[in-house]
Amino acid sequence: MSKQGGLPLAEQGTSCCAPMAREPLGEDDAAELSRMFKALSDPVRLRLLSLIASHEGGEACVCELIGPFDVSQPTISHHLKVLREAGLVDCERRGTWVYYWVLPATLARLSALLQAPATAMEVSA
Amino acid sequence: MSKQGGLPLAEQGTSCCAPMAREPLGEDDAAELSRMFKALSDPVRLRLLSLIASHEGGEACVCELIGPFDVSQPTISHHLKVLREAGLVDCERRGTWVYYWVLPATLARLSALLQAPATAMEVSA
DNA sequence: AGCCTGTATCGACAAACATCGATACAAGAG
DNA sequence: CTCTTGTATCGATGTTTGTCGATACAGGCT
Repeated sequence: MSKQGGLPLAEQGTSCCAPMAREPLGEDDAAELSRMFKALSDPVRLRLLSLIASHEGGEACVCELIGPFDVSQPTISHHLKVLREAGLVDCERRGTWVYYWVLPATLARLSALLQAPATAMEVSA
Repeated sequence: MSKQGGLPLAEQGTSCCAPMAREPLGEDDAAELSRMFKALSDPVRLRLLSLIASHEGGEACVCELIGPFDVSQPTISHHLKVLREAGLVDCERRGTWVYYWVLPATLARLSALLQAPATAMEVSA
């Protein structure tokens, strides 16, 4: 688990939380952010993330995350690892089971970045 | 250009604009959204998008989008096509030049999806 | 200790992707 | 019409990615 070392990418998040319509992304920020979006670029991972995020208690056991999919258990495990290394989720072992939860700060950062430039639909004022 | 047919993916956007923490994504929504995030999963495309979004007038000529990168012109053209097919930008030819602009509705949809479940940092009330 | 169940890692393989140079297409200039 | 410049498409190539079965690791039982 990420407890014992190998700080995930997002934890070091330095700058860039403003909408990207404000100013162009630097190369470094773009590289880091693209790794997070890459983690979201697979339908299985997107569903995994939403399953975890919407699960009661804010966390889900891996054993509950395998049934909904048509892919093998190692594949689910791989996808969870990708999400974890992108800083989107974290996990902890409790006895026999491993629980995953969403890291809201990372989601919030990406969400803020995509804030669209104001158009007729947001600011209907 | 996307004017004359082949409706881009995002244009058909049916549902899913609520934060994914609310309820799990369906398979179809996940597939469609993952294609949009895939378009954001490359550092060059992310920088292209931010260059376009932050450009004065809200649009940028392709000729202004090549200089900032170390990759070839065909590669930039390819990335712009990916962004366009994901419904993130659209373009139009005006005389010799082609101009690209961001489609804010698509960005807004992704941004809303990533709205993090409320934590201490957003709702500090 | 030995077993059983839940989860992660490994190694392999096919499909998808980023990139390039060459080339085609579009449109204004001479 | 021909030349030149801006942009897109094509075909090839090396790399990355998603998936699997086999296997290793972790921890609770008996």
